[in-house]
Formats: sequence, C-alpha cells, structure tokens
Amino acid sequence: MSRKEETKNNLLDAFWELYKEKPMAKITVKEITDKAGYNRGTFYTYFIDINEALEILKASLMPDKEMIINPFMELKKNDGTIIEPIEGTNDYLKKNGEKIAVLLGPKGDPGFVHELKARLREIIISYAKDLEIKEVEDFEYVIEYHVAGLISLYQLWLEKGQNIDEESLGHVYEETAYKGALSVINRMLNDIR
Amino acid sequence: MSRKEETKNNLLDAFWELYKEKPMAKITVKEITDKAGYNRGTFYTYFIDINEALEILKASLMPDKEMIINPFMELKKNDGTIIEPIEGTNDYLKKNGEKIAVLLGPKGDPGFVHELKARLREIIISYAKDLEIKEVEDFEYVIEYHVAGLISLYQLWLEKGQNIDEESLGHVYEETAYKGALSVINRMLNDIR
DNA sequence: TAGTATTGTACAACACGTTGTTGGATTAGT
DNA sequence: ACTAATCCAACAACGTGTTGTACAATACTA
Repeated sequence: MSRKEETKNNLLDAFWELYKEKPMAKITVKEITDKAGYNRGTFYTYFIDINEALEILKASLMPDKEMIINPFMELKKNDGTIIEPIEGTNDYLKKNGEKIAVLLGPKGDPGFVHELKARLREIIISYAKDLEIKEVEDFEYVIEYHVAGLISLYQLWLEKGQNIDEESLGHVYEETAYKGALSVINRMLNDIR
Repeated sequence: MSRKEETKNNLLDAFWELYKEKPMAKITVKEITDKAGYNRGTFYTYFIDINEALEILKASLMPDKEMIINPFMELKKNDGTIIEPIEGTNDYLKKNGEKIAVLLGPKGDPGFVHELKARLREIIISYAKDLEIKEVEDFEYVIEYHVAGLISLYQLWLEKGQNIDEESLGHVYEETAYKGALSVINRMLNDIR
C-alpha cells in the first residue's frame, strides 16, 4: 500500500470513528486530522470536503446485490422453482456489518437507506421482468413494503448484535413474508392460550 | 395569534422552505431571517440554534397514534373482534403530508423515522400487552418488519402524490399484511398467466 | 403612553478553505 | 553517473464567513 493510500485510509478511519458517535454537522475537519495524526490541511489534498469523505465511505459499503439479499432472499418463480438463500457466512457482512448498521440506524444516512432500497427493489423486480403485470401500481407498493421490512429486519438484527442466529432470522423472515406479518402476530398471540 | 407566535411561525416557515431544498448543514441563520424578513438576532430570541428549530418542527409533525395508523390499521384481537380502520379523510395528514414526506424521504431525518417506528411499534405491542409471548425475540422482529413496511408504504404513497386512493392503498396493505408480501407477489405474477 | 417586540451593531470564538512554503523523492538532460 | 528541474506529501499561516451573545436604540401595539 502506497503512502498516499495509507494516509487516505487513516483519514477515512478517523472520520468513521467520529461518525459513529456524532452527526455529520458536528464533525470538523480538525477533529478528523487530529485523530488521524495529520495536519488539517492534509485533509483537503484527499477530499473536497467532509461530505465527500462520507460519500466515499458509503460507496465502499454499498454491497453487491447478492451480498445483502442472499441471507434472506427466497422467492418462488412462476414456474414453481425456488431461489434458495445462500447458507453460511458472508464475508462481506461479517466485515462491514457494524458500519452498515450505523448507516441504517437512527443517526444514519437516509440517502444510503434510499439507495439500498432501490437495489433490493431492483432485484425483486428483475424476477418479474418480461412479464406484464396488471396491477402495476399495487405491485410497486407491495415491493416497497417488503423491501423496507426486509432492510429494517436486517438493521434491527445488527443493532441487537445478531442476538439470534442467521437461521432463526431466516425463518422469521420466511414465515412473515409468505404468511403475512399480522397473521404471524395473531398466531403468536393465539399460541399462548 | 400573538405577535410573538406569529414571528416564531414565520421563522419556522422560512426554515422549512429552506429545509425542503437543502440539507441542514447548508442552512444559515441569516438565510432564514432574510427569507422571513427579520433581523438575524431575532432568531436567537426564539431558538437556541437551527437544530432546535428542526426539533420543534419534528415535534409538531409527530402525529398522535391514531393519525398515522388508522388509515391502514386493521388488527384482529384475540377474541376475534377487529379494530376497523377509520374511513375517510384525515385532516392532519392532508395538512402535513407534504412535510412528513420530506422527513421520511431520501433527504429526510433518520431520527424522525426512528421515532415514528417506535410509535407504531408501541401501538401494535399495546394489543399484545398483558399477554406473555413465548417467542419474544421473534415477535419483535415481525413487528419491526411490519412497521417498517407500513411506514415505507405510506411514504411512497405521499412521494407519488397519492396516486391511488386511500381505499386501494388500504386494500394492498391488508392483503400484504395478512397473506404475506411474497405470496401477494406470486399471486400477481400468476394472475397474468 | 407603557410595555414588549424587533432592530442594529459590535464582538469573540470557531471552522473553513486557500495560499505559499518546506523538504524529500522522482525524473530528465547531459 | 551526476546534476538540475520537477513533483508531491505535509505543513503553517492567513483571510473569510458563520455563530452565538450582548446591549442600546427604535418600532409596534394594546
């Protein structure tokens, strides 16, 4: 790794340490460079402003389609076949899960959430492409509901330090997505009679 | 309305006009007071800083429970009775829908979304209170999925200028929440065979 | 007219982004 | 191979704009 790359990474790391704790508006260039051990001016040789630093971080965190969706995704195609979710660990999530949780969380970045939703929507719609759907508007709303729920499920899972194993989460997801959240809630309530 | 209230409202309105167009960080006190037609110092007699102005706005927009949830909510209780959704127009949403859409949107405020989710979760859990649920963790995930989906559904609806009527949206919501998003998607795909 | 709201002005503190400088490394010319 | 020119990371210092505060002067309004 060249010296230049190293410096840039150090600055990004320092920025992230601060971003975890406080909102963008409260972070100053001076804080970043102090933490990373550089002169304040050095920051500007690598980034236009603080916002660009965040953009670079977000870009590096935006996962490939499979990375986020596979642990949860299971979708019946028209012909009845099922896209199985990929089992086992996912290096990407293990590496960046913490950062993603922050960006999706209450102090996070709404733009990031928006982009993530767009990606997931893209995948789901790709299963329906080449088909003409009558209820186009309704279809979009169903997808939006599902994608948002999926992301939030994942975010809560990370927020809670992955308090249940991936398989259990997958099961909850599957039941909810196929039977409906309110039906599942009803079942859970009735189970305790 | 007293002069004081009027001034405060004028300042908040001016702030909102700017907030619609640019992120918090780019808004200055001078811009606000210029737009509202006051001296810059006047701002500080009403607000500690710009952030407090946003907080006040968010607080004024945070709806009572019924306001957001009733247009969509329908939940079977254990005894079989159903909480019917309130029909018809909702003054609050008609008044503030635009602002809410901005806060929920891609340039919005993640804290607001977080708070909104908390409120909705609160309601749903209130239906289950006094009951002991075995799968506590799973239950929470199902609720999270549902609440997030509900909010996103609503936000998309506002973003699209309420392109379908409230009744249709309620129907989509109902089917999805009771039958499951993926089941509904499958139905829509199979319908066109 | 009395009391309150708003203005105008000034100020220190702070963060910003630019500029010009230093010194070590790299390259080019002979 | 040796010298000179150039590049580049890092730095220090400066001017600018914004913030938050204070207080006396002025305008509004009840």
